[in-house]
Amino acid sequence: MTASHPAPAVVASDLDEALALVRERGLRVSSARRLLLEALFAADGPQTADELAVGAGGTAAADPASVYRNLERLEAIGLVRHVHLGHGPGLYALAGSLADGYVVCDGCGKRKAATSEQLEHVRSTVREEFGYEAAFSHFPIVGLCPTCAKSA
Amino acid sequence: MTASHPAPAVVASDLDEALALVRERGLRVSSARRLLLEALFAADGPQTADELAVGAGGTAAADPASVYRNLERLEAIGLVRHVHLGHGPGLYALAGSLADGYVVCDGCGKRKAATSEQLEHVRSTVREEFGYEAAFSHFPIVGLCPTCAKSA
DNA sequence: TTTTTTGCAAAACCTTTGCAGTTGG
DNA sequence: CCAACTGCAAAGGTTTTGCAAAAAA
Repeated sequence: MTASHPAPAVVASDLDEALALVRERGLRVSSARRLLLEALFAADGPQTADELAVGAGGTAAADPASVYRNLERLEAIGLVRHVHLGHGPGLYALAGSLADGYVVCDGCGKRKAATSEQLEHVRSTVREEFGYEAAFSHFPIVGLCPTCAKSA
Repeated sequence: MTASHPAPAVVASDLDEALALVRERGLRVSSARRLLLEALFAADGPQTADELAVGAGGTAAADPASVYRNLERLEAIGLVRHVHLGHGPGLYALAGSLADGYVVCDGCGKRKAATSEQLEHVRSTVREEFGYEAAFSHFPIVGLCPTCAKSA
């Protein structure tokens, strides 16, 4: 899994829309899948597979294996994306709710979602310097926040 | 291990200098440590712990546990750094030999070391937009290379 | 001798895979 | 009914930890 850029993002504004999309792509609406999507809609920010397995209510919603398989399938149809904001497990979210990019402080761990406008400037600089179309949605911009930069 | 920005980089231009530094910091020069440093000096680009455990010659140089412990200690004194250039194991290198940053194509996986001058511009844009002192030495800049961008 | 470091073994952690049974359409 | 999907169990790959033996200073 060295290189696999994401499927085009698909935005579903509510559960029903998401389920319709699932069906439209030939996938079935199983209870595990529905619970996973509910957890994703309920989530505030990207979650680990483990957190999503527990679900919105406190009780285990599905087996981890199914959660991973479903996240993979939903990611393949563009409904879900995952990010790596540091060491530790990947974080999953609905593609439509995921920020365009993240900035993480290497000192205190604080993370912030970036706006598209902010990223636009960075992307354009990267384009000039490297000719690459940069995306900070999968790996964040890592650096020191103003506070931590002062201490260093 | 959510946030731990690297120790100030220390540059050792050869093995003896590195060993002197190890002693200076109160660490001992054990055979496992020496072999690890030899492997690091012999390496062309960042290596996995596994590759370093095998060492420059083909025969196992040290136990994986010792390799990880030593990488951690050498990283703590600034001699070694590690990067994550995608999914998969971390990659380790002498701090002095590690590029200031990397650019990785999300389409074809191609990776390139960036020059400090190139990064300077990106960093400065990040500074303006976010106030952060960005470092692309731990996580790369991910994007699509010109070729892959055309296909997309 | 004293403290660090090692190798081995075991476990932790995140994720994937195989399989037989269940379920959605 | 049939393909898709599930849970369980087991394994995979990377990294960490405990501990008694070995080695550096």
